[in-house]
Amino acid sequence: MIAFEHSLPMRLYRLLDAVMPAYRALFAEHDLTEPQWRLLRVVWERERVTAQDAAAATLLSPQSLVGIVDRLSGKGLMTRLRSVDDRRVVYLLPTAEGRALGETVLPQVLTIHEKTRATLDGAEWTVLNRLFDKIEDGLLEEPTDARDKQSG
Amino acid sequence: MIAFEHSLPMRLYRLLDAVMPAYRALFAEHDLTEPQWRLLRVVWERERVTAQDAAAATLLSPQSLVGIVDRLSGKGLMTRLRSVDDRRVVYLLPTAEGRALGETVLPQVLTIHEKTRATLDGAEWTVLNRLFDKIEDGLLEEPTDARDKQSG
DNA sequence: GCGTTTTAGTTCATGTATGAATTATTCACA
DNA sequence: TGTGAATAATTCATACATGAACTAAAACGC
Repeated sequence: MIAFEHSLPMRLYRLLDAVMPAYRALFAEHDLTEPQWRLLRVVWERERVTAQDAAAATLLSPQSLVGIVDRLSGKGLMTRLRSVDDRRVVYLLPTAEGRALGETVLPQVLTIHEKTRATLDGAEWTVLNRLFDKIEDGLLEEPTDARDKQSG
Repeated sequence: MIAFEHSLPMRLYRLLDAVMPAYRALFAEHDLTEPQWRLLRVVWERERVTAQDAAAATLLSPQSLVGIVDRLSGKGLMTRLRSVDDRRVVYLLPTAEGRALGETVLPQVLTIHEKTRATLDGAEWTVLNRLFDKIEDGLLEEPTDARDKQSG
């Protein structure tokens, strides 16, 4: 039997607790939360994404995205633009201020990435990523109800 | 530069998104959330824990614990007991109903653990855990003052 | 002994997360 | 050519996460 503390979920949460505070402290300096940064980054880098694509890229649910977009646009960092081709679709666009903030924060984020990265060598990161992929693939393979995957 | 999607936080979130739904579906059948289960399990297995120890064991913050205990005790699954030795301390105790629920749910949780476990072999889990430890240790070594590289 | 500092738990304000339901479009096709 | 199914975004209700502040009790310093 797997001890509670050593189950994969608990291990992942513990690792997140070790990794995330550094990011959160940085974002707080810029009056951002971590999900807000994730969204701002995607919108800033891609210049023109639909809400749906942004949700997928950030791993944020569409419901969460609504509030996050509200707050970011409230701060003047991004705007919504309703598509004219398909009026169901909403595009998210960075403002000049949003772009400026992205440019300011990104280097600091990369610094934290680097510190994290330095905890393992390249081969170890490769192994880690491969194991992650393997777990994800393994879990996808057995949902009992037949779901056909779309090509991609 | 590390691509956004390949940063450690995003990889961890993606893995959690793959792993957790199975647990959440199970807990929902028993009218529990995942944090509620974490707490119930710890309280049930240890029989007599302080709120503080429970928070540490579940990785839940003390603030979150308050509400979770409120809701679990509202459902009759556990109770608070103020210590007489040290009246600051609160013990968390399972009710008979809480114990019964623990006994019901645990085997099903272990089934999900096993499915997850089956995605990697034993050696791979060992490697994974070692890499997790290494990242955590590496991050702990420099939190305060970057100038003093020798302490640790 | 008594003020100061710690400590355990809690409250507060704000911001997600999640599942279910809704709204407004667009699409599929009989 | 309508009409029901599908889709994109949103709303709603509830629960948790986080940082800051607060309360009560205990330990500490002198």
